[in-house]
Amino acid sequence: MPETTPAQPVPQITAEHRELLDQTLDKWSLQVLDCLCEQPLRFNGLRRAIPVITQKSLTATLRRLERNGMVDRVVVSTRPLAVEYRISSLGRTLQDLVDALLRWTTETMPDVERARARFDELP
Amino acid sequence: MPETTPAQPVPQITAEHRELLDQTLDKWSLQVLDCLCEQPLRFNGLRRAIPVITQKSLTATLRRLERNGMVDRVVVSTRPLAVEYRISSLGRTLQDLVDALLRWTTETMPDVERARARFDELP
DNA sequence: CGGTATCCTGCTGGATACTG
DNA sequence: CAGTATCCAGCAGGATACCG
Repeated sequence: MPETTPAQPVPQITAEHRELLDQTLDKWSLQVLDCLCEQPLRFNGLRRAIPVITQKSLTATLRRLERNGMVDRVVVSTRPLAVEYRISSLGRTLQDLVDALLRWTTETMPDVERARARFDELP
Repeated sequence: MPETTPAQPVPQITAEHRELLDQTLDKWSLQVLDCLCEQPLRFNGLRRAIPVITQKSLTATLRRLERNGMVDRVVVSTRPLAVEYRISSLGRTLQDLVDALLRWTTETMPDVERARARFDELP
């Protein structure tokens, strides 16, 4: 069926929802959430788990996730201080989705590579 | 349970998988896929459906999605030409995931807003 | 209609240094 | 240990103009 309906007002993703997705599924957030779903970790524990992330990006990512209620930041006032990050119950609601997403990439990657090869060798 | 295991090599998301997610779930791709899942659309049809997107971004998005095999580009050689974009079978495998993602944002948005309000009014 | 081409800017994210 | 502060480069994406 070709395009018939003219300018049908397609249900827009609102800026708000888009922003939440951006702050949740971006490069670092996804990996941080993935790590924290397995176990609580401290700042440098996370750095070790995701070696390529910079301090600045990790801080920013954790702040955003904390602000959105996805992770809890637990401060233990010892000397020196210990700060533990744990996935929140809200963050847990994402786990299945994230897993499904990662499974999807793994499963479709071969098809994607074939599609790319075909596309790239065109005139 | 506090952090016990030391530097456990957390299963990294590979750069390849990360790239695919970036090229699939980014701002514009998600909306384009969402539109095309409902019906095939032509270039300017898509522009009308997503009025805030620029020509350049739409072109780039469609090229990437096409290259990854997510959408099919069908050229009808009339004068002037018509080019129709349709979701591919590979792209269809994303539909449930995208829907689930959008449902998740809708469902959790209230909690997120409460979390943000709490976070923002801290000392 | 369905795009390229070009220029330009704002913002992300890296490197580096310092602190409670 | 767990960050903050600053500077800076690269590039994604917008505005604009033009083409088959």
